[in-house]
Amino acid sequence: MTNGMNRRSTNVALRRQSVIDRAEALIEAGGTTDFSMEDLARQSGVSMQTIYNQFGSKSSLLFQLLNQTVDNIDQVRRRDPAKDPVEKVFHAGDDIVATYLARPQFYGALLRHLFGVDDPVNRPIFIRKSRDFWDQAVAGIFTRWPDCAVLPRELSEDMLLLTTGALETWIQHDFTDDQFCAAMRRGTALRLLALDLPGTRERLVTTIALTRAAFA
Amino acid sequence: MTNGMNRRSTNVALRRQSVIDRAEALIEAGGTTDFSMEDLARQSGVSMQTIYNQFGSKSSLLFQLLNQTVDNIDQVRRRDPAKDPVEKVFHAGDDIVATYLARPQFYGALLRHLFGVDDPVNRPIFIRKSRDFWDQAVAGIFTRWPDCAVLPRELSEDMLLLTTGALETWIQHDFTDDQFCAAMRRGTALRLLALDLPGTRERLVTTIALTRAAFA
DNA sequence: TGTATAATTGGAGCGTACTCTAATTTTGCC
DNA sequence: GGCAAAATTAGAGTACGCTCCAATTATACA
Repeated sequence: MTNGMNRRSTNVALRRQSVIDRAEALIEAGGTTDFSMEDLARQSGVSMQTIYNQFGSKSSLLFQLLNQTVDNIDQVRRRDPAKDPVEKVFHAGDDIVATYLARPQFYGALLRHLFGVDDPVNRPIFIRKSRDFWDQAVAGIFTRWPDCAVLPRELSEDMLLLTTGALETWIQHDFTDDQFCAAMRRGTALRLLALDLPGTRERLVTTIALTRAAFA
Repeated sequence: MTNGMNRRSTNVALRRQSVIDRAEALIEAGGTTDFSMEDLARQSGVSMQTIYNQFGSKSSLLFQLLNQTVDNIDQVRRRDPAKDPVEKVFHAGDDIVATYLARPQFYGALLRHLFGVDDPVNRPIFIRKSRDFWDQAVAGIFTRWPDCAVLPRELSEDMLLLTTGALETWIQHDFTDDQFCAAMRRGTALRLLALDLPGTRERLVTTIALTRAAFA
């Protein structure tokens, strides 16, 4: 019909969305991905086989959820009004943290799953998006200070490692929300300190000092 | 009897070790932790119940394997003859990487499993050991340069984040072995650069440059 | 040696993810 | 309307982690 979809594929899409919505609600409610597929099927109003026909596996279904929501961070990023490149890097990290902290139950459970699964199809998508995100976030630094001893890609890669480590630590409850945020800011400051950018040192040291409260 | 153990607890320990050894072999052989507990019991020559009596759960058993590893790295560390505190930090990272790369199938499978498990009992043990490891590894830096703008614990925590991120990236096959090693060295160099230690800058920049080959 | 206790055992059973198959319904098209 | 294809369904079945329980064995100690 409209949107190039006939009635059949429209119904398929409706059922699919119904499953996704219910799965999201179940994760949010339980703070875990340990819901049973039978429950999900019953609450979605479809049979279990339909879910498996559409998604292939529980793991794959959960990845769909993640991919559907991860793009939100990037959309927020594009609206960042900050002019200062150093500020931009901090904002990027803050945006990531804020996104996850807004729905800790949901993202915690999902990411705990993502980190534990060896998925050669879905995980690379997530990684590529994250890499692009940081490439863009640090680009301004090297426009302003082209003579850095460090390459853009090196800083970007290292920021990705920081994000991965902090996220993993947070979802495993080894960081409080505050510590998650502070660890990202401190890590960002440490990396920028390494670049020895003129006129930034004092400010970065202050930023690090400000993170100490979260770990007291 | 000897070692403060009577015959009963000696036999218990023997059975326990037998289970651990077989589990290790099963993971190494299959490159996954998806072995069945029934198989493990049969091959270990004990009943499934005995395994559960001793370890509580499959997840807990796997953590035992991992914690054994951290202790081993620590023992290697204590034999490090390096005098230079900067060198010591690099060595610490190298030791971690070398340990995991020596048995990629085994550690890959083990860590992939454990990064996805929410275990409030066993995981904190692993984290505490890792934290202690890095506390010790960076301590020399602050003995030599007491006036750092960064606290020992902050550097230590950030090194732990780097390790976690790089490890997670490696076990998900997003790093080759070389990239894993290079990412650790580069990350270490970046963090030490941030400290602005007298007489180290040029050497650290060189170290970073040397890691570029792995990402070419 | 006898007995209490600790450790182990086998077996039945639960809930789960996931698969297979055959029947049934829904839809597209003539 | 009628028919073929697509999608969905119910139901049985597999393998797994894990638990419970009663019976049995091994050990420590008197």
